[in-house]
Amino acid sequence: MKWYKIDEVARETGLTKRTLRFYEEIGLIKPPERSEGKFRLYSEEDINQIHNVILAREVLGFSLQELQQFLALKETIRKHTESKDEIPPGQLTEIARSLEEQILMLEKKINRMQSFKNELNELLTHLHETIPTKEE
Amino acid sequence: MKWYKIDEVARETGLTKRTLRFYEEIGLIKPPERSEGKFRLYSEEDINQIHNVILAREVLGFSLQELQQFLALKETIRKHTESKDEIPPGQLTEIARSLEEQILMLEKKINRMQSFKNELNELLTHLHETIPTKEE
DNA sequence: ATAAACGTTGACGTTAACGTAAACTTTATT
DNA sequence: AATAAAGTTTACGTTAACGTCAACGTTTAT
Repeated sequence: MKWYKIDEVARETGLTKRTLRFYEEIGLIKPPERSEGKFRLYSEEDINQIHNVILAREVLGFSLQELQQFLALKETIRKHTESKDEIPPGQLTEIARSLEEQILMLEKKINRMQSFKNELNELLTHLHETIPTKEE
Repeated sequence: MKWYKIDEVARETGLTKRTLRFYEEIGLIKPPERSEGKFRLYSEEDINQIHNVILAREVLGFSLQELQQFLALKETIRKHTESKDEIPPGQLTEIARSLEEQILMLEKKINRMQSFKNELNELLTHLHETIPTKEE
């Protein structure tokens, strides 16, 4: 198994070393292994998880706190569907409801962005009409 | 013409009075009229502009600085298309390019959100399959 | 084995985007 | 006319999300 030190991970993910430590500190990413001394050693899976966090952060536009909640939700579901974890059906429906809520939120955002984009496109069209063409 | 004081505008827009003054201070919204004393008096158009700012902020997820740039761009275009302002064609194409860039950015974001949403939907489907139905 | 390079943990600094409180003025109400 | 209610500016406070620096320990390279 190959291990990566923090600087490699930083360059790979585009985060800074500080941010990696910070995200670990607030529980956004799980603490990686350590060398005999104290060096952080990240596995490929760790790095994948970090990429997921980054993706979710960029896409959702949440605060890190909200992001934590969301990732915790996903983790719960992942563990459950891998049957590593049994969840009482009452909580399960609650979790499903939570997830549906997030999806609806996303859909709303997407729709708003789409209509905003459409407006901008109209603006652009009008603008192009006012630009004189090269042919005379 | 009807004028609105800051508190009404705050309740109407959902911003706080502080935020209204702050946005004015940093030039995100234009300074409204004033009463003979010093009270801010907003017109309906002012309020509309504020709503636009809020929409752009929510949809674009920009910092207020970036938002300023963007709104300035839109203003330039608006003034131009209303022919209140003549712009040399060189700058015009530059402006158009800027706008196209923003649109592409939006499109990218939308696509990412869409595929993220799709993932969540799959997750939800799998989750529902593990929930026992009411019939036995 | 010793220096250079890299890592670690504090801890204080910074920036954006407001919140909050004070001291004062203007408008509305009785 | 006087008091309350709402507004004004000024200025300091706060929170999130890191940046930066110091003092020190660990690996790697020579």
